[in-house]
Amino acid sequence: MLEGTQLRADAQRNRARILDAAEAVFAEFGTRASTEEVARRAGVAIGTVFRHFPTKDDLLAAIMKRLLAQLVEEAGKRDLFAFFTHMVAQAAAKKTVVDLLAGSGVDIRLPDAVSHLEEAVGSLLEQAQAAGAVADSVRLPEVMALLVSVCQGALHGGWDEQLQAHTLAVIFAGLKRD
Amino acid sequence: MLEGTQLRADAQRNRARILDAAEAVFAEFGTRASTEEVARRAGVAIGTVFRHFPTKDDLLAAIMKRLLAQLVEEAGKRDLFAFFTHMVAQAAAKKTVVDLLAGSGVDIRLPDAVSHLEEAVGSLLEQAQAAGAVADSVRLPEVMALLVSVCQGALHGGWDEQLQAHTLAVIFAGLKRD
Amino acid sequence: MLEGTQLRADAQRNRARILDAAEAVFAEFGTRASTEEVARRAGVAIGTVFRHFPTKDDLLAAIMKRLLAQLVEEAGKRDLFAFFTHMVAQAAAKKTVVDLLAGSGVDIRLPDAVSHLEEAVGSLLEQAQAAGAVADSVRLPEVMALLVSVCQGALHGGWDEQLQAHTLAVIFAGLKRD
Amino acid sequence: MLEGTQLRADAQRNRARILDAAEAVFAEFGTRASTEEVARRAGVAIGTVFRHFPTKDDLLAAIMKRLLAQLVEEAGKRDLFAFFTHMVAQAAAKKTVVDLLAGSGVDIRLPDAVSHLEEAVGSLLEQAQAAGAVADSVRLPEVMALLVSVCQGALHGGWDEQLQAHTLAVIFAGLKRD
DNA sequence: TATGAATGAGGATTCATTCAT
DNA sequence: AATGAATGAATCCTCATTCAT
Repeated sequence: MLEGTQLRADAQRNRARILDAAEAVFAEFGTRASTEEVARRAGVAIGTVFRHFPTKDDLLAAIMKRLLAQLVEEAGKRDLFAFFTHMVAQAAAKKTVVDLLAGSGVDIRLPDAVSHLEEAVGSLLEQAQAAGAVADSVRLPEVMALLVSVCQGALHGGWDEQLQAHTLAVIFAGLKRD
Repeated sequence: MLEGTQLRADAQRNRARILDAAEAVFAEFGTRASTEEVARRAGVAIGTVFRHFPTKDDLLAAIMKRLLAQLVEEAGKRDLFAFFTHMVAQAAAKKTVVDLLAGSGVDIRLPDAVSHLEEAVGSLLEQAQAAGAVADSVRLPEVMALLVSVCQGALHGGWDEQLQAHTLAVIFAGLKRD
Repeated sequence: MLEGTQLRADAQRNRARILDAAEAVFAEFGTRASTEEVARRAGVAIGTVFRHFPTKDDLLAAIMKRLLAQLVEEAGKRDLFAFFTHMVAQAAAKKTVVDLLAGSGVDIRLPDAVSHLEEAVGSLLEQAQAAGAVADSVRLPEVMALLVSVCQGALHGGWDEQLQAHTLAVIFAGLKRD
Repeated sequence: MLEGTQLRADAQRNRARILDAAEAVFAEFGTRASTEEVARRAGVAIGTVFRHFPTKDDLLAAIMKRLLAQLVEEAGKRDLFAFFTHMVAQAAAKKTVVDLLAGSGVDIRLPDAVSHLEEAVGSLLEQAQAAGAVADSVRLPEVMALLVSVCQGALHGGWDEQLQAHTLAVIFAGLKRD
């Protein structure tokens, strides 16, 4: 039993290292980066990666899930505008989520994790509307759409701080009254 | 000379068929789709694709250039808001441009074609501001950023007509006064 | 008839241009250079090259034949030692012959042209032996073998003038008495 | 650790089989032979060849290095004349080295391995000169040049034993006094 | 469970050769 | 006879995935 527990702990540690490595590698090189590169960065053998994540898509889904959970957590600490700003600022660091949220290429479905994020953003939206900071006519779907859009834009466009501020200013103004 | 023209016409037709096929294939499967698939769809042998476009990137650049030219032309027929709406509506059809405009993955530089589009959008912005339809504080860079962002969002998010309308409504409101 | 003659003259001119181009191209890039490159250098279309020389090997054989004929002619103007020196000095310029004489890669048989060269060298050998400049025990096959060997060496080794002189000095000494 | 060694042993065996196959294939068909053919002959999948030798040039370089090492070893067991004779006799078997030593086509640099061979031949030359078997005026560069030349000649010319003997006789005579 | 070697399908690209004009 | 576009087999190389150890 001790040995089993030991192994399980090792396995858990490996799983985490692989996820960390994958997040870094895919953020740096995109999802086209090879699984070997992830293994290399994680310091494990390629077989270990595939033991934990039977396919590359499984690995991507796992990253996605973890990142979404982080986002949900971060959403809890901010108001809608701050969360928007935060996500855009983090876009590059979270490249993989943004890409996958956006649906590009790989076919990954994480309805639960995504709906958690939607719920979190939904709460922020309600709060903002209750406070009169966002027009009542604004609905969650378009907020999500704007969030994802602007993250993608920021991510791929390589915006500087000023451009980011000006772009968000337009969106924020639009949210306040439309 | 007639004969020469004839031959050239055949080649032109093939070039166009390849571009059409590539546009469709890359729109459907992303830029990772194989050149073989493009050849298959165009009904030509793989060598023919490479005769016209020596590398896959050349093919992508050619699609891009053609689509950008179309966009510039279409920009000439609309006001800023209509052009925004039009681009978003066309996003899926123009997937490849949007992706490449966004800079994802492949390394393609078309400064001229892109700056033509920027100029066209710049004109629309000036007109809109002259007409008082857009706040004077809004500058071209953020308009481009919003345009690309929202196209990407629409493209990858698979928005329906309503979502598209609502999302644009927020942006348009933001452009009017911020 | 005039027209036929005209055409034939054109064709002859093209044939010569192709041979010249091929000689230059293959000398510069080796026999792996593409037939298109030859056509380009000759200023004709690829089809014209294949009309004159149905396969690439035919083209190589033709070059070979022409170069061998030149060598035979040059042999007539020199004694054995001078011819040796001349061939070695020309090795780079005649890369293709040397390569093909040596049999590398492509499968080309030109028994006639080669035997003409052998005959010419045979004459030089006889003269040299008659003059007492070469030992009587030396036979033609080894002279040819040495000639080809040393040309290949010079060609691929990129010998400078000094190395060339020293290397030939050893061979010449060996020919004088063995 | 035992298990690790075992696996490594398997890989080593495959590496050796690939090198053997490559040596045979390139000797038979020249360096233009395909990597697939090497894989076939080695009885491994193509990916295995590329896992061991990331590019075809790496494979050629590896063969080269191994053959040069063998030659250096063999040089240690003979005098200059015997080594010359041995190399020429082995030329066909060592086709690839000879070709690559000669610099034909592929761009491979093995300065170390080549200079080891030069050193070995240099030693043989010194011994031969000390014993009065070779004229003092002869220097290493021309000996190397002659060696490579005559190997190429033998290799590509398909010399029989007699021709080989006669040709070497001329060179040996030239080395003795010039 | 971890390792990492092996697999082999797939992808970009080249080039000798054919053929419609 | 010349043109040059089209063909498609062949080549090098990559990478997700499997499996023996």
